[in-house]
This record gives sequence, structure tokens and C-alpha cells, in this order.
Amino acid sequence: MPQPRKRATIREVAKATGLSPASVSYALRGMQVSEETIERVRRAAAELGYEADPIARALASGRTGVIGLLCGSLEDLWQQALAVGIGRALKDNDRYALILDAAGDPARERTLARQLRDQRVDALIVQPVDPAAPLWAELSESLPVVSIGDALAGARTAGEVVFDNRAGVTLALEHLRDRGRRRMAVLTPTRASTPDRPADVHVMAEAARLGLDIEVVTAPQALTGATEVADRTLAGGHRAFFCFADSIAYGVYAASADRGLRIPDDVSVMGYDDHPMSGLLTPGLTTVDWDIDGIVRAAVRIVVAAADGNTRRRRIVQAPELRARGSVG
Amino acid sequence: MPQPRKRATIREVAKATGLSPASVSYALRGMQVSEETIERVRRAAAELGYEADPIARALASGRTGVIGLLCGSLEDLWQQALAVGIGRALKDNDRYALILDAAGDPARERTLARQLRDQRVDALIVQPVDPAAPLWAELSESLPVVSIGDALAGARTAGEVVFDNRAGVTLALEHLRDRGRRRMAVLTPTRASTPDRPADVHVMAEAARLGLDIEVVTAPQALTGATEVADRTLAGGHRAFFCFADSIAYGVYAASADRGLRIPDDVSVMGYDDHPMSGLLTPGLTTVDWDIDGIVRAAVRIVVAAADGNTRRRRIVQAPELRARGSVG
DNA sequence: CCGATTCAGTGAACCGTTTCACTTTATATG
DNA sequence: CATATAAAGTGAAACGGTTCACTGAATCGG
Repeated sequence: MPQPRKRATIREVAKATGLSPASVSYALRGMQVSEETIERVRRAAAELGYEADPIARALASGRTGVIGLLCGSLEDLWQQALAVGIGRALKDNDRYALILDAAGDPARERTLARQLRDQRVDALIVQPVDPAAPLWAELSESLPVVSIGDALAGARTAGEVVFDNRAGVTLALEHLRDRGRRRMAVLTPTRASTPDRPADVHVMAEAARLGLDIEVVTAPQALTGATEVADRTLAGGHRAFFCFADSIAYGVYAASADRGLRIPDDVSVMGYDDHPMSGLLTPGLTTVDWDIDGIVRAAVRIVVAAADGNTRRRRIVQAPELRARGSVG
Repeated sequence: MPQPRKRATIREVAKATGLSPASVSYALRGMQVSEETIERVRRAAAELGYEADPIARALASGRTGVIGLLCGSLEDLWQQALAVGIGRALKDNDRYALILDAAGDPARERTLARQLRDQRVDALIVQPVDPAAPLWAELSESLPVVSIGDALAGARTAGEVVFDNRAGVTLALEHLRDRGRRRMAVLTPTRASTPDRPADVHVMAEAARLGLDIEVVTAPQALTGATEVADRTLAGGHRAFFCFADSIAYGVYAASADRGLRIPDDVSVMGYDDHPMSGLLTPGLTTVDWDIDGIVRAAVRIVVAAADGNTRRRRIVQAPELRARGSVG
């Protein structure tokens, strides 16, 4: 019901200064016109409380100053931390992030990605659910795309911050083996239509190489869902877990506590993607750490450069680090 | 550099169907025209891969289908959970959320709120940093605003989900007193320019009423920052804490561990705003719980109704519940 | 059979910018 | 001094839809 108070338009500023709308437009962006005129326009604009309408601007220019961030699954605390970090870092670059959540669903990922493009975001950061989707090639044609996590198959992206998941998985599985675990459950995030993610493939390969007996189980990343799955897996007799997200490992903690099982005496848990909370648990969650701040900085640097028209492709490979804290025993 | 592949416009669909652009526009929204025409237009649109440009649509109609969500401080894990929940709930209503983070800064809150209005969001959910800002009255004039947490002073909002902070604070402080703590530090979120939030005011009043000796200290909600402040406060001799956000309480856990102090034997900690992780810690964090799912549902219901033009104001008061888990002793 | 009403559809203005191609005026060059 | 060049500014056409006021035909009641 509320009717928007009429805002000043560029034409009114033009009228007030005796210039054409075109000149005002240029002046406000500090182009084309004399310093003196710029100053005059600025003053008049301030006077009238004029501010350019972002929607009209976007329609006319095709640019918005907004960076899209498409998260694979915001249920994951690590991804939440990443999203918040990126949002703040972008703010420091005088841009802002439009954060969307694919909720682990490739179909939704496609919809949202297109929506973001239609919203004229200047560039897109994506943490792909399905890195092999043809979508990415299509999208990279029309705007700079930066991927985090996995490389986007067949797409000429503007850059990527990839995790050396092969190394990460090896680190994790070797640690478990070194502590004498041979049989274990691998809890991997639920995906609506399970694309064969590179990381998942590595797990199978590495497990085979190390002679481990693994069972792969998918689990949601929200605490209650993860706890439920962990409980079922405990009931199935498993006492060692490699969780492909710290969020899921938290579920193992909860389920173990419910059953009166102690970590690490009765149950071994290994996480992945170090989340700030992981060090606070008792015992601390042993996990694979990726330097989230570094990732944020790298991704933002790349995406801002790309949005500004810089075409040099940057590829950063993030090395994992084992953070042994005592949950494996 | 990438040049957008030309997309079909409404005029091309008009050409293809032999109708006017106006009719196509109506047909695609299922208004004004005959069933048969609607079907014909749908088919042609699908054929051409036509999809309405949201920017152009927003400019012409002033509506976008997007709900803005302005968070007070996304560093707070509880607010993160709330944001994710709202995002998902809105998705289930075929809308989506534009999530922004005021980072505890009233000035930034003002900027972002205006930006959101300029982006033509259909409605706004806000978790105010400064509920007394005149901004809210201004904003409520031009679009439906729903507040979460505190009521917005002097604004005719579309609805609100307020927390009974008076009751929550009383619950927390009485619990601490009942367990024999008289002197304590109150750790409250950092705010750039500290407006006197109702909740903060209650703390002082209630502490006085209960005869407690409190010292108010502001702390960031990010784990490292909170830990630092907690450490300083421990150094200052405090051994009991009422933290105005579970996120901050986590910092007390970390700082206590660093100093070899045990919770609850050496240090008592009380949180606020139950976060899923709080139950996982050892000992579990005693805190005040607000039923986050209920809040999400209520806020989304109100905001969707308001965006759809429903003008009935809804006010929901959320009652707190003490979740005693053992961190107070 | 007539006037009033409804229904399907249309033309053109409009939303508020940006940007292209162009004019006018001033300055530098030879 | 004539001419080339640059600088400052302009008019009008986009951008891609929506919506208002209107037309013409069909339907209705009496």
C-alpha cells in the first residue's frame, strides 16, 4: 500500500543546473565534462537529494556493481563462514555481494545462476554443486565466473581457487590409517542428483590404494540431519568416520554422545574443511584445514579484477593442512 | 570482455505470435487475455527461449519479487542460522532473499537499507542494529518492513517478531544468581556507535533489581575477536559471564581453555540466543533459547503476506526458554 | 433490435538511466 | 591566419518491459 515518495530524477538535476541529462550523467561519474561542471552538478544533486536509480542504471548500462555469490550449500557452517567473509571483503572493495544458496541441488544451482546473470551481476563467484554442468561454459560466455573448490569443466572461467582435494583426502585417510583404522564410514554431503564430484572420486581411489574398507553414506549438513545419519551409521557398527564437511562431523559428536560413546576412545572422527568451532569441541575435531581467509582474499581479488575488466586468468591451488586435535585417537 | 548472447525480447515473441507486446506481457502473467492466447504465447516464448528480463520488469513495474534481508551482524552464528533459514523458507514460497550484512554498524545499516529500497525489493526483513533510527519510519512509508528482535521505534511496520528480551534477560540473570554468582561480566556485541538497545537497557535494570555487580564489556562476535576480549576479561578477574550472544560465549570457552580454566568449575558462562552448536560443547552452553524455526516461519509468513499486499499488521512476541546445560555450574 | 456491458487486444507513453554520434567552441600547430 | 585537434556539451535513441486509455467485436437484457 505504501506509496514511494517521489525521488529526484536525473532530469530534475539537469533542469536545476541548466545542463542536459547526458551531461549530468557524465558529470556524476566524473567523465567527459569540466571539473567545474562536475562540482556544480554534485552540489545540485546533493541539494535535491538525488541518487541514481540502480535499476534504471542497470537496464541502460548492463552493469550493477554487484557480485553474485552462489553457494553450494549454506547449511554447511564452513560455507557460511566463507560467504560472510566474502561479503565483508567485497564491502571493503565498495561492492556488494548478492548471496544465494543452491541448497545442494544442481537444478536449483542452474536456476539461480541464470537468475544472477539476468540480474546483471558484474561477476559471479560460485562454489559449484555440479562442477561439470554445461551451464558454466554458457555462463562464462556472458560474464566473468570465478569458482571456488572445484574447477569448472570446460568453461573459460575468469579464475579459480581450487582445493587440492586429492592431497586433502590423502592426508585425511592416511591419518586414519596411521592411527590403525581400516574400516570406516565416509559421510559425504547429500546432493540432490549426485554428480561425481572429483573429491568424491578421490576418496574411492585413495581408499583402494591404502587398502581401506570404506562405506560411503550421504548426510545432510544441518546438525539434526547429520546427527540422524550418524546415529544410523553407528547402529550399523561403524566406529570410524571420515566426514566430508566439519558440519557433518558435528553430527557424529552429537550421535556418539547420545549413545554414550566417547570420542576418541570408542569412536574416531575426522572432519574436512576446518570450521572455527571445530577447535572448541572436546576433544577438538581433527580435520583438514584450507585457510579460509586466504581463500576469501584470493577469490575476492580475482573477482574484483575480473569485474573491472581485467582478463588475465588466475588459478590458485590451495594446499591442505592436517589439523590434528584428538578426535581420531 | 565476454559479450552476452542476445536474448529474445518481448517484441520478438509478439512478432512470432502476431500479437502486440502489451498482449504478450499480459499473457505471460495470465491476465487480460484468453486462455487460448495465453497458451499460444507460452509456447512461442518457450520456443524462443524467452524469459522476461527482471531488471526491465523492475524498472517498469517497480516490483521485483525479491525480499530483502538485512542482518544486524552476520558474524553471529545465530544470525547466520536465521539468515539461512529465512532464505530457504522464502525459496519454498517461490521468492528469494537478498541477504545483506550491516556488520553491527548503524551507518552501514542505513546505507544498505536504502540500497535495498532502491533495488525495489518488495519487502524488507530487518534485524535492526539501531531500532530507534528515524530511517525505519521513512522506509516503512515506501515498502513493507518486518522487524525481528526489537520493535522499530515510531515506524508503521508491516509486522514484527519481537523477542521478549526483558524476560530473557531476567531468566539468564536469575539463573546466574540462583547458582550463587553475584559479580559478573556482561559481554555484549560490539556496535559501531552504541545505540541504547532495549535489551542492553534491560540488563542494567535487571542487574540492579537482583543486586548483581556487573561490568559491561563489548565484544565482537567472530570467534577470534570474542576470545581476545574474553581473555582480557578473565585477566581482569572475572569468573562469571553473561554473553549476549552464544557466539561470544564460544570465545569464553576458548579463552578459558587457553588459560587452563575449567567450565563450570572455575568459570561460569551463560549464553543468549541458542545456536545448534551450543549443545555440542563440553559442557553444553547454558543459554536462552528463542525457537529459531518458529521465528523463521513467522517472519516469512508475515513478510510474504505483506509483499502480496496484505496490510494486516502482525505482531508476534517470542517467549524465551532457559536451556540449562551445565556451563554455569 | 437497441443500448449497455463485457471481453480480447492494441498503441503509445513511460520507468530513469546510459551512450552514440554529433555540434560548437576553444586551443594548438605549422 | 588557416586548419587540425581536442574539449565540453547535447539530442535522441536505446535498454526491455508494464500499464493506461482506448477500440472493436461479441454478448446480454429487455
